[in-house]
Amino acid sequence: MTIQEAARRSGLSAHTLRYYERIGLIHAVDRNGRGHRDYDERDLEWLAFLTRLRSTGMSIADMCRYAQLLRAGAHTAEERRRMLERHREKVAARIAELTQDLSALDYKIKTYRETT
Amino acid sequence: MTIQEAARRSGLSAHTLRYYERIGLIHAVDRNGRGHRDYDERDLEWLAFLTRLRSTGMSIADMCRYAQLLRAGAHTAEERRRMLERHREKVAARIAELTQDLSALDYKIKTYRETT
DNA sequence: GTTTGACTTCGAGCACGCTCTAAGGGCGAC
DNA sequence: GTCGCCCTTAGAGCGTGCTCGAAGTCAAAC
Repeated sequence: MTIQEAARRSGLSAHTLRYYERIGLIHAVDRNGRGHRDYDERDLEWLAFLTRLRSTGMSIADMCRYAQLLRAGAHTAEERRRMLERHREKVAARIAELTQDLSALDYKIKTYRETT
Repeated sequence: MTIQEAARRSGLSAHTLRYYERIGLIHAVDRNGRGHRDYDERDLEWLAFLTRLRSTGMSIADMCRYAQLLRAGAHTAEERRRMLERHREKVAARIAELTQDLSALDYKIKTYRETT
């Protein structure tokens, strides 16, 4: 599929897709006869995974590291798993922090409701 | 108290405290005889509140807007409350999103555990 | 055959939120 | 008095993650 189609389906812009490829976050996507990028379903799955890592706050640098390990082969599976586990803990901690902040916010809003 | 002490107690750097003052996020802090900033407890409370807004992802621009409203007086209380309520919804949505991402991550980690 | 439009690469530019530097002032310790 | 240190202001610089622009290619539409 074309870069526009991949952009539409991944929710990323075509600019961003090219950028991700440039920095090695996605492998060199197949090119068709014209030299245009030709994405397939597996590319989209990988993009969806990346998007989830991004949305949970993983840095581009760490995602690149993960992508490198993946390309390096099966012997890096354990290190990848450890990366994900460490990241998982960060996400859990972030949720806990936000949950605390949310109740502080609720408290503050309540005082506004009472005084106005 | 000195800027260093305020930095230590707020968890922000002295650079950041000056920056916040410059952009109007905190009012012009009192100066002592030497022209040095002299923070008081209310300044610290305000910084703690700002820090909480920041940590929940409110932009500096929105925090400035809130600070402006606060300085404008009691008649802006309702608008401030509405700002906080809108922000509250964003935070709640973010927690929901992260919670979903967390289980996706857990699922991925589980597949790693099973295949290695 | 030329216009349109989507694609290519590569590098510059931008928004955000700091973070640091330069240049200078003032005070205490020696 | 001079060294050291912390403060001041104003403005430049930086890291991150895009986002955009320039210059050029190619194929289909008219």
